[in-house]
Amino acid sequence: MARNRATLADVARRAGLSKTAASMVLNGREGTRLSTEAHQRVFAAAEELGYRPNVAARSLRTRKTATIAFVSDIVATTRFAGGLIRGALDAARERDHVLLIAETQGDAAFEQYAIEAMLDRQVDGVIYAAMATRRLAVPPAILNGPVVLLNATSPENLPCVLPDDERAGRTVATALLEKGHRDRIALLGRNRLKEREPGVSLAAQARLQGIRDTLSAAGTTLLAEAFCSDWLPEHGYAAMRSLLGRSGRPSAVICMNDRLAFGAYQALGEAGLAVPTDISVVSFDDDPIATWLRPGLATAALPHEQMGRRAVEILLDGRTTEPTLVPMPLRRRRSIAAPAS
Amino acid sequence: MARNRATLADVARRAGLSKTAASMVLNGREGTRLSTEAHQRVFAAAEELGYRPNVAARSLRTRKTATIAFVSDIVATTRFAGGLIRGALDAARERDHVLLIAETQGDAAFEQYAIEAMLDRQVDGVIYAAMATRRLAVPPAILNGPVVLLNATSPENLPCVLPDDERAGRTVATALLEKGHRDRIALLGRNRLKEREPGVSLAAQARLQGIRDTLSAAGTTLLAEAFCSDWLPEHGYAAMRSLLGRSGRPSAVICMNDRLAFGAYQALGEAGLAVPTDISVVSFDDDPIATWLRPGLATAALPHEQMGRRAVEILLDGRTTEPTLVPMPLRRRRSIAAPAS
DNA sequence: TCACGTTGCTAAACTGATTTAGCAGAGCAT
DNA sequence: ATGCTCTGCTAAATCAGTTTAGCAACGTGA
Repeated sequence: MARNRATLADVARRAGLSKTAASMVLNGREGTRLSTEAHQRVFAAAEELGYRPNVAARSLRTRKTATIAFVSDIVATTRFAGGLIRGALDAARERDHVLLIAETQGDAAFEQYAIEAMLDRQVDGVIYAAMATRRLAVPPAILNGPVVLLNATSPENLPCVLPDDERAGRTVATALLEKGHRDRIALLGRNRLKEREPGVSLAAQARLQGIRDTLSAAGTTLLAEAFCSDWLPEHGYAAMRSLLGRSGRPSAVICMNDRLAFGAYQALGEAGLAVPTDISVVSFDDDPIATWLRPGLATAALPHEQMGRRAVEILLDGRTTEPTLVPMPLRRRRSIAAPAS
Repeated sequence: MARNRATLADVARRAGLSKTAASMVLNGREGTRLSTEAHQRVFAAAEELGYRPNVAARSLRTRKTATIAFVSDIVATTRFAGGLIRGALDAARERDHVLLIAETQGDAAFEQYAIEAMLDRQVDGVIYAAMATRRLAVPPAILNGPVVLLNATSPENLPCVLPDDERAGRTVATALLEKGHRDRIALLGRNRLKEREPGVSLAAQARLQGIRDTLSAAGTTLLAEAFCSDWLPEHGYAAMRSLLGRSGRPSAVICMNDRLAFGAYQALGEAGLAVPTDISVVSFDDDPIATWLRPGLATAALPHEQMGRRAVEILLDGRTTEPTLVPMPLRRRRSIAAPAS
């Protein structure tokens, strides 16, 4: 790969100047007293030779590689991850950086290996990302340099980027209140483990909090709360069936994520109930299926691209110790309407 | 990042030997006549200092970085992409390599930039991936070194890795024939553009071919073929409705991908038809929704991880010019059954 | 006229590894 | 004693850049 590349020495020779001069000109150094003519000759030579600096050689001296490590637990390969990487990639490109990616697969040995592999390559910083928003333990090896946690927090109080789940809870509840729902709002997807263990999830607790605060500020409470052992469609399906089995059918259901909502749609369809005329549904995440469902599912979007972008910005531009909360905008789709009765 | 790292010189000093000796021992060079004792001293020193070689320095000399560029059009951020990256990452790790990733976003300027950024970092090879299986033009800059196309072919006959869509077509059709379907099999998702333009898709043509060959070998043909302007759920929904509107309802439908199948499920649900008792459905891709649908959707899986893995293997281990076709295994789920009548 | 500052540039050191060429000493045969 | 090979090791070059230190020529004021 990359044979026959012109070197700085080639450029200097062609320009009839020293390597020093060529280096300074090409790096746009201020305060060198090189003549305008020297500048022109160097630029011309570089152009003619198609000169591109060798990053390895440069970084050997400068200890900067313009490379960021993006290490994730298993985020890199899930449907939710795309946006994180895309946002990070975009922001990195704007700053002339590239991304080295690695996955730990939740395995300590892999993690150790991955991090060493990145550090060996002299990355300028590390973005440590989690698939589920949660609290985690950061491997000590990366604490020597700049780190930003993405979709995670840690006991060390490192700079981190998180979705604003609590506000999303408020947004979602408010959307229902605005349509006239009040005392017949049910919640689907309570889960003790996710709510109590920050190491498992931070979203569950925050979303619940936001929802409850908003309803209680409006002088009401949840009509019913269905528990789910996980947040997959099958659990949403079962939970929705159980909600429908109780007396007092809700006018609206808040699902803790879109996959649950998908399951809920299935149960509603089987029960012959129409969304949103019989029952409104609103949710969190903005998974691609949210647009595929009929009617489209209103949902508070996880701002993955924004988050990935912010992580790079914080890493390269500015240190912030307070957590950065990225808003989760509500995607208004046809699944919410005024209650029937 | 990576301050205070011990260098080879530190190791050599501590072992009381020269850098040359230390380098040779640590690289396990054969034929050096260094004593067993020298070996032990070097290993001990390296261990004690936590020595890790500086890849930039090494690659400056050896022109190998143990780094692979993974450049995609927009594959890195889609739901389908995860597996490609995961497989590549896995295979790379097994060979002590890491992945630099970049996205061209289908933009020639971005592509140029991304490729130069990778080449500047002296990558050992490039994997050039496409989101949709298709034929594409490879940017000349990467032709100087090893390249493998992933999910794509090119006029230059470069080594490439593709899913075996034609065989998948046969697999899918055979699955229906085996259940007893024969003269009432419909196809949903014909699309002239995808079938005719290799630059748009290679899958459509290949899948169609496999299906037709199999049915014709069984002495039958497709009962009906519904065209779709794209392969999204809404198109599947509309196409399924139009199929049901015709006289002679099919006993089974083959959908060109899972998103179409999802739309088809929606239309069937609305029409009060049950899968698979009234109508069997089978499809391609094995998108996550295939498991979420009720009943689960039988589908020929795009072997993303395998493909990513193979791409790295071919890049690093062996040159093959013939396209590598990776089988698409049928995920048997409850959406296919014997026809009702 | 000469010290001094400015201008325009360069030689050489340096980064951390690999690799080539070769040296010193021991053992052995002649 | 001399020449030879073998053993065990090292000095120095090299990769492609950046950076430090400083040189030569020229103008200027005293």
